Order: sequence, then C-alpha cells, then structure tokens
Amino acid sequence: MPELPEVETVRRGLERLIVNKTIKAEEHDTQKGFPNNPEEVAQFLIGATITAVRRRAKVLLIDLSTGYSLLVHLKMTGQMVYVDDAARFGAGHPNDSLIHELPDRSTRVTLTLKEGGKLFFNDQRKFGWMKLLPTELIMETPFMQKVGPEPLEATFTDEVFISRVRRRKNSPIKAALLDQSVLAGIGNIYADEGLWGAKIHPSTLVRDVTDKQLRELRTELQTVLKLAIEKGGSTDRNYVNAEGKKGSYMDFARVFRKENTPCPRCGMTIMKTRVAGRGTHICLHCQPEPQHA
DNA sequence: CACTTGACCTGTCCGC
DNA sequence: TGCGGACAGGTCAAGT
Repeated sequence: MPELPEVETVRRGLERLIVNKTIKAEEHDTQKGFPNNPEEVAQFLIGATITAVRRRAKVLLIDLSTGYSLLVHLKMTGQMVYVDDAARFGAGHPNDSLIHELPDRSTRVTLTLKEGGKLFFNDQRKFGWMKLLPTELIMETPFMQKVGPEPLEATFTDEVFISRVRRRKNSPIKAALLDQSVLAGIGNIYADEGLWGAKIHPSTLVRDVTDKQLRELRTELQTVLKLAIEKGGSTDRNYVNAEGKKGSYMDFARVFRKENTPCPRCGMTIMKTRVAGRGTHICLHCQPEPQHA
C-alpha cells in the first residue's frame, strides 16, 4: 500500500519532526535484516544527528551526520511513526488515528531521540526492512541501479515514459506500470486510478496501447499522484503518516476499492477482476476490454 | 532477455 | 463458534 504518495507523505512528516535531532538509543526485535551489522549501529547510528530525510521511489533515506543513512522500505504494512513524550494517540482526533499505543506488537525497531520523543518502525507483515548503509553507497545498491525515473520530476517527459514503457511491449500495461524499473513509485492503487483516468483497460498489451493513450496516461498518473500527496496518501488498512494519522485519498478514489459502485464518469458499475496477479478495478464502459488479451 | 509465478508474512473475512 | 482457505500487494528469486 505505501506507494509514492504515502512514502512522500511520511518523508515530509519526518522532515518536520526529526531533522536535527540526535539518536540516543536503538531497540529492535529479532526480525531479520536489522541491524544489518550491530557494530555499525553502535558506531554510526547511536549518537548520530539526522541531517535530512529523502525519498527515492518507495524508499525512505534518512541521512545521518556520520556519513551513513538509514534506508527504510515500508513494503505493504510498514509504518514510520514519531511520538513525542507526551503524545496520546487518538486524543482529540479519534478518527484520524489507527494507533493507540506504541510500541505495539507490530513494532520492529524503536529509536529514542536525545531531544525527547521516539521513532517507531512498525510492520505487521514483516516484509518491510530497515538498513544502515554508507550514504555514498546508496546509489550502488541493486535496487537503486535499476529503478526508473521519478514520475513527478520535470525530466519525466512523454518521451521518457513512452520509451521506458515500450520495453515491456508484451506485458499488460498494468504490469508495466507496476515494474519499478519502468518508472518509480506506482503500486496497485495508483495504477488502477491512472488507467481509469486514461481510459485504458489494464490488460491491454503495451504493444496495443497507442502513443496518444500513453501521453494521456502519463498526465493522469502525475495528476493522481499529486492529488494523493495533497490528501496525505491512501489509507486502505494499515497506512499512517509520521504522526500516526490516516490519509484521505480513498475518499477521492474513482475505482480503487469501488467495486459495485457507479463509475463517476459514466455511471456503469465498477468491476473487480485480476490482472498481473493483482486485484484490479475497472469500468468496462470507460475501459473496454482489449480484443486479444 | 522478456515475462510470469511463487515466496515472503500476518491478520481479516467468508463460507461451511 | 471454529476452521480452512482466499486474499491483501511490494519486491525478488526462480521458473518458462
């Protein structure tokens, strides 16, 4: 669920809440993957000041004064939540919050800050990970080597999008959008939303999608990603921002999780099906089924 | 090389 | 009520 808008929302929250603060202590459970090297944690994490919080694709990059960075991937159910020492979840905004008390049983890593407050990495399904890495080596990791362009940067032009998507000519267009080496940050929610916006059936093979449709799709993806960031992301089940609060994009979603409701464009009932191994939401009137797929 | 499928996990929901 | 199975969906390894 955390896709580009959710990770970007967390990034913005963390930037506001933890930059210039110093990590005093670290605790973790026995989850594989962290700490990757306890000696590095002692030397380069404990006592480090957080200098910046960046994002590339769906990965958070928390830069430290020691020349190391903490990389975090939330995968499906990961959360990065900052709590100050006086926080009481749900107080005043009971509908905003999914979290009542931290740590809870999904907490994997807890960072205590010298200035007060704690940062929790929670992950119910344990697919997510946290890694400590020298900052200068981030871009040499296999994922960073292969990941595609950021869809909201000015360099992400129609030409760039079309040429990269065309590498997957025999794939359904939805599979191509989910491929992080084609472009960064799209997941199941925004793939469905963008394809509905561009009126393309998700099963259509890339070779059967016209350049004109791909130009519309690029525009739709950018529009929906920007709107989702503005709404603080989508909370389907687990996602919360850096303050433990839900995002509201699901209130604006046109097809995702809207099966059996009317299409906001034509009124036909939205269907749920399966494409590229994923639950997929479509309006068959707006997104006619391709002939050969 | 292009493409698809299964594995990794846990919690929830649905049918019997 | 209990229980098995499907499902949720990001990424990588292994398979065709």
